[in-house]
Amino acid sequence: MTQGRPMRADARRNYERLLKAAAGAFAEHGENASLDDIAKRAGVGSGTLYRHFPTRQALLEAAYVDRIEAFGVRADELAGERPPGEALAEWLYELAVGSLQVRGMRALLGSAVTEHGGAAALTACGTVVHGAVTRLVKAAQAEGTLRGDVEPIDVLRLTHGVTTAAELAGAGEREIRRYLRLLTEGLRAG
Amino acid sequence: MTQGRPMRADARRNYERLLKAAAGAFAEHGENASLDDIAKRAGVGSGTLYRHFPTRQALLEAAYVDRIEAFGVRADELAGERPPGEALAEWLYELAVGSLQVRGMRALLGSAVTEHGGAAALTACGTVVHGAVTRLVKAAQAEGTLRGDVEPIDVLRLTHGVTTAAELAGAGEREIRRYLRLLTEGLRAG
DNA sequence: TCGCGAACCGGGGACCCTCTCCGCATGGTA
DNA sequence: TACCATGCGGAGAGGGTCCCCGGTTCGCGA
Repeated sequence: MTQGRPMRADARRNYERLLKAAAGAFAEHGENASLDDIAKRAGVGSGTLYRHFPTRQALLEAAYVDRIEAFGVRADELAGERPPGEALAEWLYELAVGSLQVRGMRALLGSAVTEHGGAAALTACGTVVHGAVTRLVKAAQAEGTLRGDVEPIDVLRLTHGVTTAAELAGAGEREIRRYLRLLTEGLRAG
Repeated sequence: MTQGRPMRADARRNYERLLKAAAGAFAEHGENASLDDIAKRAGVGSGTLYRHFPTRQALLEAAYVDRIEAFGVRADELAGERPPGEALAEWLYELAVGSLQVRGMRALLGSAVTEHGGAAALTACGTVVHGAVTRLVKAAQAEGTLRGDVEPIDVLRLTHGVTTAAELAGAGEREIRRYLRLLTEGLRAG
């Protein structure tokens, strides 16, 4: 990716500052925090912000990349200590809770599982999350606790959808858990 | 509601024009169509628009109220010609497809099932849809095809969530059908 | 250590959107 | 016909996004 040349020292400094400012602003005002404001907080001009991060998405992703990677790690942790079906369920739950608690992250995850006109233009964060869910899903399917006719990305999208539903309900973690259980067990009686 | 006095002739004319212009603009540009542009299309000043419709939501709702009411009617039609479980499933499917095809309607339905700080500040459209789904859900539960521990609004929210998921998938009607089936049957194997 | 070109910075400005305000035009009534 | 409450319209304030370009700074090579 960013080979070419190893970024000039001032450029890197500003980059770091922007990330820190962005994380603060997004946490405080949600995904629609003012970008100009973020630039001001970081003590740089708005031009500098837009050079480093061409779109809001790009900045959002860069600001949360460490959290996203933590989810990747967490997936393997869970896979090591629980049976596959449970590991998947718990991971999805934690992902959903995280999506709601950390403002702006839900939008990020949403964009990570979006079909961009067919081209698999997966963002970096999309790659991590998609990798993690794929491992968990395959294991659960091999174990026989998860139906075989779903793709990992389906599971991710449906979880995102359920999170949306929970948010509409003015959600707490209890609502998320309930909706995820409904998704797992199905709405049908019996 | 709007008793007080029977709206002056010019006011009513502008109101109608705004509705027509709004329907066109929302269909064309999605729920974020420019309000100023809508006012221009309608040949009125922006002040007039904001007087009749204080918020974007209000305009969106007014523009789609007839479609929403059609869903209410459709619910009773389906209830008359199919067993309750099927009627509910088909209605949800049509609702989801409508949400995707008519741009802006998904946002509207979302807001219709949102918990507004506990106060049941249901919009007019929310009332219609909520009434329809309640009738269908109760019938299906009485029949025994729908699990008893879900509220009608849960079904609505989850459908909205699934629609969101389908949209992320670059959805067609096939994807919606698939995701709704997954929701009905559950992700668990068996 | 020094000089130089490339890389980067900053903030002003163009453009778009929302929403309000108030002088003015107009419809409905006596 | 004449009056005045009611509704109209569009300019403007405020806030946001994003680009552009003159000026500055870095760090490589000598």
